[in-house]
Amino acid sequence: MVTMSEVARAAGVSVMTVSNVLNGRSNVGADTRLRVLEVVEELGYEINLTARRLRSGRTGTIGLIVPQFDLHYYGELASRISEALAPEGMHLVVEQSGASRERELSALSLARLQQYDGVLLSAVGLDMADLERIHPDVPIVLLGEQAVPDRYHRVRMGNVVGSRLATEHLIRCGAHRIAVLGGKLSAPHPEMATCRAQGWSQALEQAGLPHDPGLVIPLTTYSIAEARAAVATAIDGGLEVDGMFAVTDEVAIGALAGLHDAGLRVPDDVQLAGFDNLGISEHLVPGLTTIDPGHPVMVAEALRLLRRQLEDREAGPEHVVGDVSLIVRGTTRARDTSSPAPG
Amino acid sequence: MVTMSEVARAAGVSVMTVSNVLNGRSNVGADTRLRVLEVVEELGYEINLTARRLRSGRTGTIGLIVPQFDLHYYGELASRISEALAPEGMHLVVEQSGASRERELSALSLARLQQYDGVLLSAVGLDMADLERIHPDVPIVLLGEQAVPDRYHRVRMGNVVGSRLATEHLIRCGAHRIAVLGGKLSAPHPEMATCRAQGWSQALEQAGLPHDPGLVIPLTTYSIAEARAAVATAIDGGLEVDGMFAVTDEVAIGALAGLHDAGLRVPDDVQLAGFDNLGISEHLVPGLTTIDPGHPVMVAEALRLLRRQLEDREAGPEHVVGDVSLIVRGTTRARDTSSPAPG
DNA sequence: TACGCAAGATTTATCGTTAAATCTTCGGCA
DNA sequence: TGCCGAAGATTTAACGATAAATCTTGCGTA
Repeated sequence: MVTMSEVARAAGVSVMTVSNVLNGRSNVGADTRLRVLEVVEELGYEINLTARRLRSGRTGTIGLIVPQFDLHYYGELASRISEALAPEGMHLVVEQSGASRERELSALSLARLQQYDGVLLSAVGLDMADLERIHPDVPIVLLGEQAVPDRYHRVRMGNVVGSRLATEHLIRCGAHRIAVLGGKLSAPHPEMATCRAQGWSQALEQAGLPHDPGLVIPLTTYSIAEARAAVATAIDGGLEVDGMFAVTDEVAIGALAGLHDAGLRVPDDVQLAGFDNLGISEHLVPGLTTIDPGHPVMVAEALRLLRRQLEDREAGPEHVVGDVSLIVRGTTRARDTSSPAPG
Repeated sequence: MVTMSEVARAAGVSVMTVSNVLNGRSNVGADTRLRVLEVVEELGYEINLTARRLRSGRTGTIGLIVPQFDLHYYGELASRISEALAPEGMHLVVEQSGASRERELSALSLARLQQYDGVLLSAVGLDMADLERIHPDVPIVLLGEQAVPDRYHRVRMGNVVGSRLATEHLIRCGAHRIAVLGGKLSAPHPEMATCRAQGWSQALEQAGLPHDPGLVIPLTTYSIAEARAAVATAIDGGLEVDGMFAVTDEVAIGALAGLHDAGLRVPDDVQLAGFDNLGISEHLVPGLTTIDPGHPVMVAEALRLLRRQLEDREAGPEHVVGDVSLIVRGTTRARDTSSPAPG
């Protein structure tokens, strides 16, 4: 492997001059710079990022830690972030934590964090106490809904508002008994499932509709397969609904299949709404009515918070909540085109 | 940040002894080992992976480079590989190349490759000449279908066989005019789209059915949205078919939507088969008939090839082709339950 | 003439770890 | 008694880069 000192020797200059050239520093003469660049080209030299990092601390790499690569939401998130970083010359590497507390902790170990200039963490397994204990010396931005200590920078969606919007829409479209798929009524700390169930229950309450625990279909992995089975089981078990709010689009896809399994038609027998507005949701048959969480804005905000910390390690923590909007498609009946949509 | 020498000082031993303890080397006394571990715990010391890598060359990290995080195939691939590596104590980081030649080249730069002990590359933008030019000093396994120089280790699917299986099944189920969505009849070098179109045309030819260029619906990004639009446009333009082989499940999802847009029912008017057996394919309505490429085996093989290179840098290149199998679901008519399926 | 200063280049000292060689002990055995 | 070898620990010298300080010129100006 070619090193900087070999380049230096071949160009007849010092190692430091090569370093100066490659880092675009101004204290090099034009002819020297040219000669160094020629030699670099000729020998096929490339910088050793490991050595640079050890000495300078900078890596040009941002880490993104997600629970599962194969949940579509995270794939889309990773893709968006990667594209947003590319023009800045930084690049993104993504790790999967498997949604387990141990592996999230391991991903957050100093050893692993050191590898990055900054980290975006989409945590689901860690609790408040874990996060309280950790004092990373790398800029971190948390993405997601779980409760976190104040000192963390954080971006999250308007979960309660969005869920209420979705549920209100189901109600306006004529649904009276609306289940929440993947909802959770209580938990030690707020998380995605509780926030979204909260919006659901607010909407029902306001409309004077029932929101009894029997309407909550709990999930644990939020996979399509789990959601499908849970819906089919619930219907088989006698659950009667004419509307369903799925806490994510991923589980809404499972719900579509599960309702079909149970012989129910969407939207004729049961209307359905999701949350996340995945890329695929538009292309389901029928198209999925859902909540758009404003992905581009959330990504931009997350990166802004990260950059702010990179520039100023003492930057005070910010807490950003994204704007949500309702996207109406075929899984709900177009009953209320006359009345203006709120939000 | 706590360093090894601080631990050493606090424990009253040399830095090397701390290193020996942490790396489980046997030349440390039991009591010394215990004392060092206590101090490590007490100070919250964690190893600096950057320094270790610089000195020893080992990182414990495998890199996976994929074109797009948000194509479901790659999300599933990344997830499987990550899970397969976890028990070995290695971990996976994933990078997105954006399917562009430049960014694939940049991801393959020495500088970036050095960061990993080994790399799995799912390349689509690079051509034979690019790969010929590159001489990485890190073990690499190529995943995918493009032509590659012999010296690379490589795992790919049984594209031609699988596509023929899928098309034959469409024929057995009564389809006579079968389009190939995302197919490509010729290209400078073999790639996914040409291999899969080849299986399609073989099946048609053998059955004495037409496989004229008019039945080829080309795609460039292989996204759901592109596929949907292409199908709708083709049908609007007068294409009449009773069967469609989509080169990936992802584009099959788009086809389902596009056919629906055009007022055609699946499988009643047009039967549809895909390729990849994505997790979601089973849960579409109707379920997608597709080719299963044996993901677990492919992942295991890819990692075996990587390990082989890690253990022996001179290991001769291997070229593994996965076994495929037909998965019959609702997008094809169950016409031929009597006749045994081949393969 | 002499001084100061900027530009261009080099020297020195690390960053935190590990490979390899070296140094102590001390028990066993001739 | 004296020598050998194993076990346990230390010393030395890097890995490849960069920050900071230092060293040359050469030119403008007093």
